[in-house]
Amino acid sequence: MYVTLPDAPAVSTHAAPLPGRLVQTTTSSRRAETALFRAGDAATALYGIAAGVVRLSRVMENGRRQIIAFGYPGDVVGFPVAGRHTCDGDTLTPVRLVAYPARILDCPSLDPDLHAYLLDAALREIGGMQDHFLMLGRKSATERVASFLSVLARRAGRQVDGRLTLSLPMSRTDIADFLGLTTETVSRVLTHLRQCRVIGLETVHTVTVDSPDALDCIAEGR
Amino acid sequence: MYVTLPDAPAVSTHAAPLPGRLVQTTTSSRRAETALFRAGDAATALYGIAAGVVRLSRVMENGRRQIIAFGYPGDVVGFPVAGRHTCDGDTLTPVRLVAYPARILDCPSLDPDLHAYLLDAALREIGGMQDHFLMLGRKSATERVASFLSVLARRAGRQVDGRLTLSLPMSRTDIADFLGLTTETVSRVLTHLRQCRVIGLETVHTVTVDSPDALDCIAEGR
DNA sequence: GCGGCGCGGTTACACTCCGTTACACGGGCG
DNA sequence: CGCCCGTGTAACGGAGTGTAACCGCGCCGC
Repeated sequence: MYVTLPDAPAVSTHAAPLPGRLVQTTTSSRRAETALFRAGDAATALYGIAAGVVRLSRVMENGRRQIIAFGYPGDVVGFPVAGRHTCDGDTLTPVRLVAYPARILDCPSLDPDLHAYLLDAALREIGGMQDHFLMLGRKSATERVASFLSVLARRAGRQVDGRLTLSLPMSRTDIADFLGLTTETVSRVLTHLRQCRVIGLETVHTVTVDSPDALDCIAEGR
Repeated sequence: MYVTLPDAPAVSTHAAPLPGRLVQTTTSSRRAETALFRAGDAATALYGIAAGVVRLSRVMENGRRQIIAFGYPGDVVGFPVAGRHTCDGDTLTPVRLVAYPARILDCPSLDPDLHAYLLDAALREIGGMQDHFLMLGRKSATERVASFLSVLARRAGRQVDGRLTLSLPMSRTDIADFLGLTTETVSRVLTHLRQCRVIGLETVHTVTVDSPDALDCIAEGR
């Protein structure tokens, strides 16, 4: 079985969209990965992310894996279909989550505002997935990596020493499985972007975006 | 501008999930394609499909196109984000639609049951898109075409003369843009599947599934 | 504290699958 | 009747993969 969140109550179960209660999934820096739910599980709750990063993924019988999305603060993850989770959810960093009981989905009268909030979150999820479709279906390896970095920069970029800096809590394998590539290709493209002075690789998990405009151009295939 | 549905009132605007009012988009057999909405449009309504097939697609600035989904009866299409459509919607066949005013999304109190129904439809959409992700990211050309036919067979297959028969209202280009392939590859794979006696090609737009089990095996990469 | 080990990441190279290009065919509409 | 669009077939080339070797870093045991 997978680890439940320690320090009960693990997750705040509350109606207000945000904020929730602090949940420290793992204090150790290494392997902060913790399972939130598995595909096929009966869904008891869905989770608003207040802090941290969550990975949503699916695996085929033959082991091939596709990462559906990386959940960042403001996202809601764990939407069930017919009461069951359709993908795996794992934390990549320590997180703060707000758990919404799944039954709210069926009973809007319990909390109409929350219901509308969740619907809105679902619609935003659908919109984001559509971009991901274009990426997987119609973009080259370089364009995919550039798109990934560009979106992440907008979403979670920070100015450090006057440079747009990006933390990549996920492994190269995670990135590859998100983009429909292999780790080797991800590596190659990253080094290529570095050689072109578009990005800088501070550490394995830290990237600086030195030329955001160029990155966007590459991402859009221009 | 794109064609609005003829024979006003074009679409039934009603609360009840289904059924709606008959809408004949085009009577001529050729080019039954009619635009429902375009990406970026302010969303006035979303549409439940009672009959017919709707194509949802997005195009990049450089012209590359990705088909997000084919909407079949029971689906709801046109979910907006921030009040705007995020993809193009076109009918591929004459359709019967139920139009739900977009403002219902923001005001659950107007019709709580409908609100819950739309949320549920959105969740099913998310679930379906996840399968599509696996297809685009992690399946070979053959597996993609097989998956496509397998899903369609389950969804819209009919028994004709004791054979599982499938109508393909979309063009080869549409299929290619849905699967992230080219028309040539789609053609190649279809003829290959025919040579393997897995499917039969009655007409260009009619396929028989002669060996459903084999099709599923190919689709799952086994 | 130090050295060995193992894992994740990077690099190099040959191959393969699929996109590109080109052409042939057929049916519908003008 | 001829044009044109959609489709099918074939040959070729290239982007990305698979395989394998190498590297660097953190962890563990000694």
